[in-house]
This record gives sequence, structure tokens and C-alpha cells, in this order.
Amino acid sequence: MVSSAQSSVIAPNLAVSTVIFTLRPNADGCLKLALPLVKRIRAPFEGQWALPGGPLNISEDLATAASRNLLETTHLEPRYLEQLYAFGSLDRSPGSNLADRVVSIVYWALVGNDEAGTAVESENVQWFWADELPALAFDHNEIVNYALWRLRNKLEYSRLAHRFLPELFTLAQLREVYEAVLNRELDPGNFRRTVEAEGAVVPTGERLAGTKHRPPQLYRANQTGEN
Amino acid sequence: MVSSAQSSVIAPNLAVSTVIFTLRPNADGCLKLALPLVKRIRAPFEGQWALPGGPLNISEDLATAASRNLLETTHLEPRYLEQLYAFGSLDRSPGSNLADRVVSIVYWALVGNDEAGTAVESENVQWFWADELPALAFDHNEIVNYALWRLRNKLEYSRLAHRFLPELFTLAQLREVYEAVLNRELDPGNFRRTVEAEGAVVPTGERLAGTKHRPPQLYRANQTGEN
DNA sequence: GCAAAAGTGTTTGGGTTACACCCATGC
DNA sequence: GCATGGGTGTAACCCAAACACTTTTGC
Repeated sequence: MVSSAQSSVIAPNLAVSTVIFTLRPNADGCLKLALPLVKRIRAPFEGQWALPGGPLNISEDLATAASRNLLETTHLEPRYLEQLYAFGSLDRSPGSNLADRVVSIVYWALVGNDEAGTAVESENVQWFWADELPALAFDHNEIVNYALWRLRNKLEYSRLAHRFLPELFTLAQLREVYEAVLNRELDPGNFRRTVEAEGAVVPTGERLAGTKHRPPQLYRANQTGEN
Repeated sequence: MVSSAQSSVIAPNLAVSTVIFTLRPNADGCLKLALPLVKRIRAPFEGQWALPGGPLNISEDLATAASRNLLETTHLEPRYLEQLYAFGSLDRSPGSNLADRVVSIVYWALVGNDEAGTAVESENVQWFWADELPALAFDHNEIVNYALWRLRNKLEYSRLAHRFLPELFTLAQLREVYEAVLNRELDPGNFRRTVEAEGAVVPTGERLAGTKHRPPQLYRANQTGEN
């Protein structure tokens, strides 16, 4: 219910945080999920890594705030942005005063692996492999795990894999996205048929040259239909 | 991110609302989805119907607040409770001052149709058919539609249908739940096999007497496994 | 020619759908 | 016996997995 009461001093604080995923090649050249974290510069959890986020401005949409977090930490625009969950347990910040309680509305986002290379890193902003995270501040490990679960789930019944990729891509690249996120190999032939049957993708007729094998066709995401 | 800033006067207000579903027989005796609404007694939208809800107490969990809303409006305990979404658009309350902006974290809940009969109705609390709602306050029509979508979706891949029913139920009753929510007839034989194969249900050996046909067996929900 | 990945064809098996049919009770 | 829903059997069909095979490039 929406009430017109003024915010009182004794109301929970509201913040927006964002889990930002991209895919980057590791040392072996295979793609792996990575995400940026920021180092906390004050208590609680000073010096530990945390999700980018901050208070919600009074004149700002929730998704806009998430997008702003993303821009401020990575200087990138999201290719995909979706609300994840609102986290509001009383014990999110152990030892803190109740008056400092914060409810975080968390979004998750995808950025292209072509753009993520240009993303800044600094002493206070670094990218981590999603499966090798350190102990994060607050309940942020739990939040990332939930975001990972949601990403994997959604990848299977929705068409968002292409958001990791540039506008034109080969089916092998698209398959690598699925394989990296789901952590499981897929049959190239069956993958092709499935994707084509879904109409998730439209052929451009162009081919990618320079490979040392038969040149694969370039595709574009089908914008019509869901996602 | 959780910060330790005190809540300022110029922060959005935080509220929790709940969409409460039950199944009730209509005039023809078939089950239909129903939900309780409360009449607003002050501006904005004074006199219009709205979802039950209110501000989040500083020492209260989000789910606890939703459960409390539910108890206060219906005097019932939820059989199922899940966070739906956080609604925070700037235009949720047209004409209102920005300082009165409210972000609502909305939950959805199921209550048993056996208990819902005992639920109170008053001038300011009434149950409505989910498919015959009046124009509600704020963005609450949109919220209910989303909750309906989520309920229907979740019913198909999860085991929550039995939450509408008492502890012991026949497979026909369970099937009626699906038919009422999904608004589509199901083949009794196939339904039985599907439900049994999922292991969603365990036979009790007891039978329901008093029907004017072969007495059906009573089942109990299988608590092991998901949901 | 050889390696490697692109792209196509085919078989198989599991699971869902449709529907026929028998069973047990009240009247 | 008859009506009614409970409960079982079964064939058709669809879709996804497995895998063999052909194609086109670089070297």
C-alpha cells in the first residue's frame, strides 16, 4: 500500500545494488563468467569487496539507479537489466545498529564481452571470476549465488545469451556463451537446430573470414518475440 | 550496498504489500481465484480498493511484514508466501509530491480454501474474484496481474497447488486447483500419472466416503523435495 | 592431403497427449 | 441396472539426445 506519510527517522534505509555479469576468456582461452566488485572504504566490512550500489535517489527509478551503479563502476551500459530480489533480513549487517538497517533492491545485468575489455579497473574496482569470489561484505555472496542461479535458469528458457556478444556473432560463439554459463558442453548440431527452430537468430548471409577452417556464417539476434 | 547513513528526510518511503490468493466456489460450484482488498480511507485514491499493506517496521523482516498484513486483513496464516517484486516507478501515485514517493516490496501468498471461509469481511475488507477486479488504487491492477502470471507459471513447474487445500485431499480436488488457476481442463488419467511420477503426493490408504461414486483415495503432499 | 570446425541427416528413446476401457460406489 | 467419477492401459506423436557423415576453409 502506498501511504503519504513522511519518512520518519526510524525507517529502514533503501539502497539499490547490481550484480554485473560478463564473459571473459581465461588463460586457456575459454570463456568464464566475471563480475566487478568494489572495495569498501569504511565500516562495516571495511576493506572487503562488495557489490556496486548505493542509496536510491528520491527522483530516480529503481532500474535507473541500477543502471547508474553500473555506469559508475564500469563506465558501461547494460545490455540486459532485470530486478533480482529485495534483500531485507535483519541480520544482513551483523553488529550494526537497527537504525542503520538497509533494505537492498538488487538488479542483475549483462554487459557485452566486447565492451567489458574496455572497462576500468582500479585499486577499488576489480573484476573477479564468478566461481572464485572471496568472502564478500554483508550477504553479498548469497546474492551473487542467487543471481547466478537466475542467470542460468533464464538462459535456458529465454533468449538472452546474445547479450554477452556483439551485434554479429557465429553460432559457435553463441554456443560458447551457453557452455560457459551452464558449465556443460553442448552438441553443436543439436544446438544449431534448437536455436534456429526457436527463431532466436537470423542469418545475415555474411561469413566470418580468417578462421583456419570452413568460414562460419554470421547471425544477428531476432528482436521480434520475447526478449 | 549497505551504507550506514541515517535515513534522510528526502529518501523514498518503503512499504510492504501482499497479494493474497485463495480458491472459492462460485455460484456454479466451480473453484475460482479470489483475493481480499482493503478500501482506502484517505487520499490519494480515497474510497478505491487496494492491496493490503503498510510501512515496514524497522525491526521487522520483509516476509514477516507481509505475513502481518495478511493476518491483519484476513486473520489467516499464509500456506505459502513468496516475494513478488519491488515496485518503485516514479509515477505510481500520480499527482503526489515526490517527497511522498513510496517503493512497495510486494509479496504473494496462498491461503487454504478451507480456512478462507472463516475469513472476515467488513465494509473495508472484501474478497473479489481475481478476474473481475474493479479499478484499483495506484498500480495495484498491474501488480495483481503480475502476481497472477507468477502463480500460474509457478504452479506448472512447482508443487504448490496443495497449499490451496486441506492436509488430506483427493487427486480430483488437486486437479480442480490446477484447472481453476490455469483456466483449462486437464485429463484426469494423465494428471494422476504426472502427479504420481513427480512424487508430489503420497497416498494415505484412506478413502473419502459419501460420494455417489467409487470412493477416491486421500493423499497428502510430499514434503520431501522442492516446495 | 590433412586438420578442424561448419553444417546436415538419421536413429533412438523418453515423455506427453488423446482416448478407450474397467472398477467401485450410491441410488 | 445405471450413472458417475475413480483409476488403468495403450497407441500415436513430438521433441531432444546421440552420433555419423559431408562440406569448406587454412596450411
